Amino acid sequence: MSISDIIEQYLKEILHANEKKVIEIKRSEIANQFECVPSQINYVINTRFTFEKGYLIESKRGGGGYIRITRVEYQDEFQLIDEIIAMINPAVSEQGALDVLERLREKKLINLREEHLIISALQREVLNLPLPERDHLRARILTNILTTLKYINSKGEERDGM
Amino acid sequence: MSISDIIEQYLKEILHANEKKVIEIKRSEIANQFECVPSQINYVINTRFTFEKGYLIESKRGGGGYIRITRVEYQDEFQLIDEIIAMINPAVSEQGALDVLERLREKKLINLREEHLIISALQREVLNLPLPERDHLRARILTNILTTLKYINSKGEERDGM
DNA sequence: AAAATAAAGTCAAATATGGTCAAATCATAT
DNA sequence: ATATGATTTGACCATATTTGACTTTATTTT
Repeated sequence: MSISDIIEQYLKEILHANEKKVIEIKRSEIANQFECVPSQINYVINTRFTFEKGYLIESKRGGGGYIRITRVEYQDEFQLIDEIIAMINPAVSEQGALDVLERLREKKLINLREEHLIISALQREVLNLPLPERDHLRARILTNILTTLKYINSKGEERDGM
Repeated sequence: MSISDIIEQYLKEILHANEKKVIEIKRSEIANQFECVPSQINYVINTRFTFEKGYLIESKRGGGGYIRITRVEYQDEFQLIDEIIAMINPAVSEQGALDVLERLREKKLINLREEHLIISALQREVLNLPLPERDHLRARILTNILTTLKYINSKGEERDGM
């Protein structure tokens, strides 16, 4: 068993223990505790606590910094979102984006209000770049929004009566 | 949690408590109270009580000096949004946008989920243009979103339990 | 009016975190 | 034995916070 395995175990233990869905660690502390270099913690996190494996990572640098690991459950909707992301990249027209959003709403992944807000970020006149850069930019923005959608859902954040 | 966070909390508590829209502090006193150097108070104010977040800072040096923090209020949501639109144009940094969104959420014009979604459309790496065009683009997108927000609100559309 | 005193402001250095990336090493499968 | 992938390590980077020396301004004292 490698150190990475041991650190993984340790983190999962405290994470899965007593209903806790989230832990906050200090990278340097853990590194110290297991007598390894700090970047090893990143390695463990990058290989064992990925989103696909059901974990959400957030962090902050500087004084009072931390790494937060949140346990999340996989949702069927992820697959749909991933498919859409694949579909719209590397470029998508405004109409294409509109279609996608309509579909997401049918599937109840977003509500009408959110659909309006998202569209506002994707319109031709707003992005205002020559083609084909504009369609690339739109794809990047929408991809980022969709990715966030996955994460938000995972965090079990307020769904606002949807 | 860093000292800066604690001082921020403390100030917001007394500021938001009992309808007060304004507080006056003595920098050296607060510094004393939290056992930090006086300039740390400036740091807290500069990073946590920005104009974009809806705070107004005034101060006076010398004997009887003070720092006054005012929570800026608007009569209605339209005015607030218009004010923000004016503020962020023709360009806004990512931090400026974050501050503005935090404020909109405090004012319950958007919820946390919407805040995340909107941020996804404004991030540096996503917009991916050289400055200053990037900040211009961000301002255009956010302006369009805010305009939509005004419209949605006035339509009395589903607010999703907000 | 000048000097002393009492604030607050600025700015850069020091410190405290975490992130990235690639080279070195180790383990495993063929 | 060698190729391949996983792990370990460290140099360098990015960011947030803390600290303090120096500056500016207002008031009070002489």
